Amino acid sequence: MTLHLHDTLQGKKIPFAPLEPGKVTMYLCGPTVYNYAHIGNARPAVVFDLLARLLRRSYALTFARNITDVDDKINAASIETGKPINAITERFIKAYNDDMAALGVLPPDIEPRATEHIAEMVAMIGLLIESGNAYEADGHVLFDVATCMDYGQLSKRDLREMIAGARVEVAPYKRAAQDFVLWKPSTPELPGWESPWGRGRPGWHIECSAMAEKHLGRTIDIHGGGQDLVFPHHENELAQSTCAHGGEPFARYWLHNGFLSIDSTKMSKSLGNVLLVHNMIKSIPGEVIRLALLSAQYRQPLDWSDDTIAGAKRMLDRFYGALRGIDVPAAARNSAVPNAAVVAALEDDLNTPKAIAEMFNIARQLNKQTDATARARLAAELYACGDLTGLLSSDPEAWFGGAEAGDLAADELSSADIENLLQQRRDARAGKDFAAADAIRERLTAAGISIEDSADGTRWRRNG
RNA sequence: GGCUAGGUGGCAGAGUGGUCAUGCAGCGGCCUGCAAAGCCGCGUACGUCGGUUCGAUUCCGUCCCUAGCCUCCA
Repeated sequence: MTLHLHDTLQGKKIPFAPLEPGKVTMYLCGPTVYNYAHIGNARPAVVFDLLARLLRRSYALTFARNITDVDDKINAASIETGKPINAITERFIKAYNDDMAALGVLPPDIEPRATEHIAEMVAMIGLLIESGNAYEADGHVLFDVATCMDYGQLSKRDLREMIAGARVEVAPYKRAAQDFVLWKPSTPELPGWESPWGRGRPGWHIECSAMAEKHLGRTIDIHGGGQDLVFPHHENELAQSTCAHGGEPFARYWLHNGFLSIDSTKMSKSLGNVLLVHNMIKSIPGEVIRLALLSAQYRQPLDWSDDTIAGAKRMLDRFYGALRGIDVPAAARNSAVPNAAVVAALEDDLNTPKAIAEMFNIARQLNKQTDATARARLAAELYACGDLTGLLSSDPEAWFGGAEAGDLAADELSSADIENLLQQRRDARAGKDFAAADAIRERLTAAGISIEDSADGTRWRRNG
């Protein structure tokens, strides 16, 4: 099975082959840094991190994920809070990277910032004016959509219908309603850069086009983002880059992840249901969030609820339960390769539910297997699948041990307390005093500790 | 209204023209002092109405419903 990906432009799943053999370039639209990332922002980060991990198995990947650090939302946040713009952007860039790291997202190869690519944007805008695809008007530079014959191809939109259906008041300097801004003037208090069209700042779409070209070349292999970016952001990027490059293809595969809803409703500030990763990771293990995000195929809509989190937690309990108590030699772990069925599932347009199901098949074999060597081999294989998917990076004992001394709540038992009680229970059982043994177990249960007796002794886990 | 995705068992969620998804929950059994964990087994699931077919949840069409986009948005 070779890698197949669903391309938004063609509207179907197609075999993947890079432009240059052995090398892949991928660009993902990253965050606009004016606030903490919410769970919906995390989905593309996790999905494309998974794709990056998969691609690196077979290719030399160059993965760029940009940071939009010049934007009117950032300007608004600066005015609202009275803090300088770079204080806001620096703070949320760090928060974004910390939050994504907690979800097992590896850093991209390149993390270009818009403010460091103004010259490239100005140059590209200049080319578009020269080629007749853009015009200057009233301090603005606008992309002339009518000059782009294929406009609408990505979002499957008919230009005539867009014109007819224009619902927004058209700015007077625009030739046509659908024309979009490449450059706009800045008042003295707003961030701005000198340009042939006066002091101003770039439009959102041109940022990605310029950064993608600078770091990945005129034609990139994979361009990703959330489904809502298809129009207008990616449609506009496609138009700009293609026109600026004399018709050379911009992105060879367009990938878009589906939307995430919260309790079946759209996440929005007005509803007060925006879940920030920054807050979630205080009480939910990052792996749980990551697995929950991967529990549906990336193009499908995903409804997020407490059940989603609880379900992912139970799944990880099962994996770690199977791996618990198995000594996997470092050499075996390092040389293990992921299960072929898991890889095949991921290569089928990142079919993560199927891949996870295959990992459960390994876990079941592991639970059934009694031979220590075979168990170590299966465990190593499962860990390798975890490395590929960005899961199972914890030590199983630590996973079930949960919070330790430092962050124990007042009513929680420490590991030493638990071991002490278990020793008492062991003595009671040895003396056939099952009433006393059960009383200890009930006490532990009340404290959120469940215990498992086995031939090798008693192990315990923290619930919830 | 237009465009694009979907509608699968109690829940989540893959997949397929005619034997199995998987996980959680449930039921029965094994194991256990009893549990837990684990293992084995069980549930006539594929929105509607038609069509193609020996046979459709899977292909085609109708209709109904849902979501996203069409305006900042992952």
